[in-house]
Amino acid sequence: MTEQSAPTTAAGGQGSTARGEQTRQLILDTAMRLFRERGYARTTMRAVAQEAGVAVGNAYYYFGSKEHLVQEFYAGTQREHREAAAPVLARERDFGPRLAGVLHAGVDVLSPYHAFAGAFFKTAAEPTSPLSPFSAESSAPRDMSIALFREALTGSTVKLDEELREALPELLWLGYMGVVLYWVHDRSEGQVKTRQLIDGVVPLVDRLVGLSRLRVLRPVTRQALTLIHTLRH
Amino acid sequence: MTEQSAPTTAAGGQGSTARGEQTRQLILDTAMRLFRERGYARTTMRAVAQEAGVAVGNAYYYFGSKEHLVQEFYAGTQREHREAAAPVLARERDFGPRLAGVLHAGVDVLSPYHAFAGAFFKTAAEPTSPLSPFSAESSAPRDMSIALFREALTGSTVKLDEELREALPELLWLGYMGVVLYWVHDRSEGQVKTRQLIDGVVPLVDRLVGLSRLRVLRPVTRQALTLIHTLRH
DNA sequence: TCAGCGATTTGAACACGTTCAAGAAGGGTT
DNA sequence: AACCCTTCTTGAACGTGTTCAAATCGCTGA
Repeated sequence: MTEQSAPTTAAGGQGSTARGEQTRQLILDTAMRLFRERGYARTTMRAVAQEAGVAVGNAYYYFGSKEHLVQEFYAGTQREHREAAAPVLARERDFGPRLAGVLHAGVDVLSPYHAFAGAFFKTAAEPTSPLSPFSAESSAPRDMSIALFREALTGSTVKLDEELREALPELLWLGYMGVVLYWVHDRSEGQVKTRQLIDGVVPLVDRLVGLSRLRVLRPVTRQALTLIHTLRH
Repeated sequence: MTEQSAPTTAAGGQGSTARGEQTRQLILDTAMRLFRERGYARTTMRAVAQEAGVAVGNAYYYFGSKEHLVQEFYAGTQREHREAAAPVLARERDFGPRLAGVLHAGVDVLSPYHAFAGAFFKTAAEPTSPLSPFSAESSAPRDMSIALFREALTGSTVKLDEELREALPELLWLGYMGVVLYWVHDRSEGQVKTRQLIDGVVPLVDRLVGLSRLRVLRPVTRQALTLIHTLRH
């Protein structure tokens, strides 16, 4: 019994013991499979429980809500994204290809879930939800993702303003969120459009980053960086 | 809600007769009041019906779902936005102030609903939903909104490339969506941050639009416009 | 006046997410 | 073994959005 504490949010067991961990994985795998097969809305918690061979309440012992299952998915793709991007980051040295590689890797990883990704993004947009990629609770996976873009930048040969170098990773991540938003709405065959978006936008960004050191653009760059700094605090 | 939901019939009566129209308005007003007072999630359809003095099913006769009530709100703010922006557009001639005026007007109109705006944006992000601002069903209000930004541009004295002039309104609208997204997540007192964002970003945009005709930037501009054109079809 | 007919209204019923009090299972301590 | 305490599991019950067959309303033409 959880007579005390048990704050509304805190999902039950952390899964430290082997017993619990196993059940947790079973439920999660079942849910993911059903999400892929039937989509998010048509997958009921009762169905997940039944297919996993447990009681409904048991699913809620491990996952605070149906949406928490989605967050788990979010965290999972995070890891996969990192792995999928590794080869390109090891091979390429130019900023453009590195950035394109990371972006394409992100879409690659998400691909199998395009059908129900809408539900994913739905929770993502909710500001009060801890599942939002902007929320404090999501800072861990978000920081991991931002680190990926930082690596794409710092591992490259590109030259740029020190202050811009510092702010850029987060901006790139934000752009990535934009790409994902486009991808979610992308109805084209195999989401080719999103690929075109990436291939078209990367050279632009690359070019602009290079140009940012030009005398004409220097003030604009500074102004933008100041704004970002203002908004951050 | 994502994949299916079998729209059986579109939302019921169009409200052509006086009898129906009256009930429809009553339900809508009641819902809006409760949304403001209690927020979206805590406003049940039963409560709306009860406060309006009708049966639950009656509300569903006029509005296909709870979310359709939100769309009604969306359409309403559209009109208000237009009105709120009118004075500035009549007064100012410079592009910067005109754009700032439109953006501030948008936030002004939305202000009273900040508390439950999250729910609004939640449906907005759902790609399969007809309520999404990107969906075909929402094209009417979207086009109205884009027209507002077009007016901010064409009514100004700014000089720019013809092709850019054509594409810019939609881009500005997209930027406005970004501002709204920021606003939704804005936890600062009275959403001051959003105001700072607008006041900071407008001069930047203004500056960049002016710069876009420079020889160094011409190729970048062209490249960007080509990309947009590619993605549109 | 009144039968007919579409528009409107009703509220019980359904499906789903979620909660919770009651237990069962383990594992350690004596 | 007996006991206790934490972890885990159960399923009935609750509140909510939504549906639908039936009832009612209000007008039109005979």
